[in-house]
Amino acid sequence: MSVAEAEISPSAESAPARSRAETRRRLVAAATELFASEGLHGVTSARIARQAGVAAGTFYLHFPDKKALFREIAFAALAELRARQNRAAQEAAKAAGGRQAAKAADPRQAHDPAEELRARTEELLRFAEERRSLVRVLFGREQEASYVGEDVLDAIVAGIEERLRERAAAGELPAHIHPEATAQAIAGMTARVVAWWVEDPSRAPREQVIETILRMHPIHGGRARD
Amino acid sequence: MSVAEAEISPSAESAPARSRAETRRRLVAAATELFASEGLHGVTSARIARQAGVAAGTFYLHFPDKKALFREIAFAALAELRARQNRAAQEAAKAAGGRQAAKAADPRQAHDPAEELRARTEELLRFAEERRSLVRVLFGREQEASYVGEDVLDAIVAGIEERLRERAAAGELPAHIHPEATAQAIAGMTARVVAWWVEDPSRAPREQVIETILRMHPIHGGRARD
Amino acid sequence: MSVAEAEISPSAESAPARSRAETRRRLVAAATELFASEGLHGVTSARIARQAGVAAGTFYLHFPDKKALFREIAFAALAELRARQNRAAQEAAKAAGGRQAAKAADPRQAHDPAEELRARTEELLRFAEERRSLVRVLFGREQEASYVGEDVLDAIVAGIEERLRERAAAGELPAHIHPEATAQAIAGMTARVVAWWVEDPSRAPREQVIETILRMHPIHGGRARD
Amino acid sequence: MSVAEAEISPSAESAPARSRAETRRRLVAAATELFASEGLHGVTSARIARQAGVAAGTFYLHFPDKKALFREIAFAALAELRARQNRAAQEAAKAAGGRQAAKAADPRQAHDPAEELRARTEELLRFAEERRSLVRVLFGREQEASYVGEDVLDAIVAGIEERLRERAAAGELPAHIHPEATAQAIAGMTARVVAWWVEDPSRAPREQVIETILRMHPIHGGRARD
DNA sequence: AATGAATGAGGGTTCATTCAT
DNA sequence: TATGAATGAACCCTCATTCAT
Repeated sequence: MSVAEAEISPSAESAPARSRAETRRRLVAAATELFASEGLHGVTSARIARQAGVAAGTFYLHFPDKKALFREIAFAALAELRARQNRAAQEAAKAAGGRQAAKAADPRQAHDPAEELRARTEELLRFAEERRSLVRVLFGREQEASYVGEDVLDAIVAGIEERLRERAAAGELPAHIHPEATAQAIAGMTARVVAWWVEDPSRAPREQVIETILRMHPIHGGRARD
Repeated sequence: MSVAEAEISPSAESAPARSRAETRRRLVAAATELFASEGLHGVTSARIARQAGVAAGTFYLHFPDKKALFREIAFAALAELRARQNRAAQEAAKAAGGRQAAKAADPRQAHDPAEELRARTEELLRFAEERRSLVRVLFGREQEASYVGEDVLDAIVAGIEERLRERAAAGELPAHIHPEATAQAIAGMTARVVAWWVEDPSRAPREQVIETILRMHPIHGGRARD
Repeated sequence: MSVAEAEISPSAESAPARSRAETRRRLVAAATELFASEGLHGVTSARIARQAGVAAGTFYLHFPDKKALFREIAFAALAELRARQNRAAQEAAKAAGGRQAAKAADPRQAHDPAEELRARTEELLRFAEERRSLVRVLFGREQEASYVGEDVLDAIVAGIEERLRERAAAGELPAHIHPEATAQAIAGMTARVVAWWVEDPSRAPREQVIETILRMHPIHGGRARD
Repeated sequence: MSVAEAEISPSAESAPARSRAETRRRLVAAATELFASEGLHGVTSARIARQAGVAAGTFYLHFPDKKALFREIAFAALAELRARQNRAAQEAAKAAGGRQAAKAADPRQAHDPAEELRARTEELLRFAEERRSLVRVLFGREQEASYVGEDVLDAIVAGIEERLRERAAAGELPAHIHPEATAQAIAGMTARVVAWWVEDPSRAPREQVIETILRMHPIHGGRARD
């Protein structure tokens, strides 16, 4: 490595480590594309390796098997999505807080669930646009993550259910709602719509997709009609 | 087949024909159970044959391949479900018509979309209870029907979309609704909730599952809140 | 199958069964030759199949894996060897009994351990001559049966030990002998000599090999010198 | 290697050389343990390297391949065993010579084959106790040395045969003995008993193992009974 | 129409060995 | 000299599908 390069990236890993990380990245990238378009079963580890420009055996230097890579991609995607949604929700709260501050001093009121939900949903759609392949792996029709022991949607459901319970506890939802069933319903609805839209975003304007989701969502739908 | 054998069982439906239909039925039954519990990929054609009590080769006398059998089971299930839902909807309309008839003579008014939707949803849940394996094939997490070229959910979506458009044309829905996106959302929601519930019906009382679906559904949810 | 054929072999298996058995036999025969000359590790299941004139996958219709076939061959060989040795021992006893009968009426005396041992050893060498490949699998230098979970020699040792204990109980062996260690010694000695001789029987006349074994064997060696 | 580094450790044996020898030693030690417990085939070169605390590629800077290392370990063990046995034999001869000297002046008589054999066998068992792993590599059930082109036991046989011929020439053995076959028998017997005992030395007291070997051995057994 | 043995392409995975750093 | 990532041939095994009986 030249001095110039070293200066450019002073935090660079050692040369072999960089190479290893690079290979891993290539494998992940190749696998993401392939999984997105052909699903877990439609893809062989050898093909991922070839697509990544490495030998078949190299795959197994980086991942114990195909499922593990799938799982890794899916859960990394989920983590990224969540982080973005949380950030978006916080920013929405901040913005609303600013507005609210003018009307009322109570910071509790600053938190509007419907606003948060809208922010989250908008971020989801942005994520879907920017990371089409990732979203197809997450929500793809095959939803093959379930073959992988853990279902990505299960994780999503858990998050939704938690927020539902918070709202319910805050009295912001009809008491007779069944949180688990409702969380399943929301997850299924959202995944399907997003998967459908991502397949061809010209099918509907993004804003309409957002409205479709929000209208059916108990939190937003409920508030909107109140 | 020798004449002698044919003479032994001189039923109207000739013996071989009966036997053939019976073999087919056994294969379908065996495959339904296996697909429901282990999915398309988790089951081999040989295992289906063994479970059905026939030889491995016999499978291919009845179905071109494993996917074709899966498809057949899935779409037959869908057809049965639809027939039951349509019948339930008609009966609900008749019952309502009887009541209405006392108040108003206009038979058009007899048709209440929310009533129909409830009847359809109730029938779906009954079907799920009675035909667990079939429903798991239809809505199972793997949703492997998509491997099969046609997606069962796509067919469901089409049906939902059609009814949505009818409602929209009748002015019974907000004009700005996006029928296709909404149909996807409804299908995704319903499939996921039913799959979740069927996995273990003690997870929620049937009535609550129905309410969960109805509350989010644009037709019912809309009316209910009006 | 024609009537004529049926008459010729009335106990014949059904046609497919016969074919299956024949395939199995070919696989066993091919594997025996290959294992004998190249050992368990030196041979692949595909090569066995090719040598047997069948497709690679056919192997697995008949044996769960390569080791299982090896085990089967080894233990079948051992069973055959034992049967032959037992028969030889009985015949020797009968012959001796005839002679003894002239001298003494006591049939107990008819049993001479040294005679029996000689008969067994002679039969072992005959078996080795006739079934060279089998013996090389049994006693071959690789002695790979141990990879297979059970050691053929362990089984042999067990048999030897049992006979040693009988002799010891009958007071025909020095009391201070250690049956298990001695059985190991006998097995190791015999296996090695036979493996060596079978590799090239011109290395020593069969009679000398027998004498070598007998001379060292506690039963024969001991008695012979008394 | 820069001059600077060489200057840092200016020992007689240059630093890299010392390091190299040490690396080699570590590899040999790691391999001995692993081969002893899991056999040649049960161990990968990468695992040996890891166990030795070096990189996978380093293995091949020291040995052409895995078999070569196995061979080296086995034949080094054999050399050590032989040296110890020879020393033990000489010391036994000296001790006996001292006693004999009192009775007879003839130093030839000082050499008692049975005494020598006992001394050798005792030393073998001591070696087995002290160097269990080595002995398991030498005599282990798999006797994988044969995969390595040369059989360790063949080398042992050669030594035994040579001594047998000396005894035979000295008229100390029955003339009709077959030296090669007998050497094979002794080697097979000894290897098996020692391998069995070393696996779990509580199986028999060492003295009994020695007696088992000696009793069957033509030299000792023969003399003992004369 | 049914049988079931056979096929063989292909998948996942391992590992001895190489080689750029 | 040591490193360790990469290679790729080879292996074991599965299973959808065929076909002679």
